[in-house]
Amino acid sequence: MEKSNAVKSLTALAQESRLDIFRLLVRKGKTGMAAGELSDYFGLPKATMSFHLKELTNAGLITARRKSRSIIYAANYDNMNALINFLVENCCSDNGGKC
Amino acid sequence: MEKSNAVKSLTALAQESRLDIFRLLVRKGKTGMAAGELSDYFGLPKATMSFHLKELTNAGLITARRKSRSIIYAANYDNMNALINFLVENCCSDNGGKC
DNA sequence: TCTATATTTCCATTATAATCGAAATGTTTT
DNA sequence: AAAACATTTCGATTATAATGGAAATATAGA
Repeated sequence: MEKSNAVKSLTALAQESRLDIFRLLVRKGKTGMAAGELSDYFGLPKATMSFHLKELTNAGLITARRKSRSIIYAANYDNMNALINFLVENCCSDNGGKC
Repeated sequence: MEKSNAVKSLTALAQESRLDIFRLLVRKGKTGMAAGELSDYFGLPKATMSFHLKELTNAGLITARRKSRSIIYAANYDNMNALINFLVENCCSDNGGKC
């Protein structure tokens, strides 16, 4: 993962509502949830939810797919893992690998 | 890890200089690096570096210890791992554990 | 095609964060 | 106790992000 992408992802997660949304989608698996469902679930206005979903999508942390009238959002596990690997990369390598 | 702590940690990491600093300290292991060394290494003014180190410290991502005249900063691996676990907690549990 | 439904964009308002020179604080050495 | 060194705090400036109602866009079903 590139650094600019990592900063974008971390910025997306560094906000209480978006962290809640992401963690719920992480639990939900590939089934995901519709934008309106998420809006109802968290009691957030649709415009606010849409803004947050866009931030998470632009960061690559979640994906969007249309299903009939709804748009279903789901966690992007590959990018989530890439972000985590970026954070711990070369852990303690300058200390002889001893952590 | 509590959610408010997670948001604080992610906010701390969601900034290019601080992400660089943290990742360097992750590589350095418990030996760590002095504030002034970090300031020289990244070419940042001492006041700016101090501000960023405080943010990372308040978030619990790094620790500070005095060694003679210098203050040595080092990654807090326990809290780093706690943050990662918080992000992936109950992954896919609402989808029968299938990711 | 017309209506209902789902989501997004627009935009104005409000709130929060980053930057860094200069001054202040704390520590060691002579 | 004074000088030298290391880091932090102060404070003014500049930049970026969150919020949500109303209007716009897009799809589905009668």
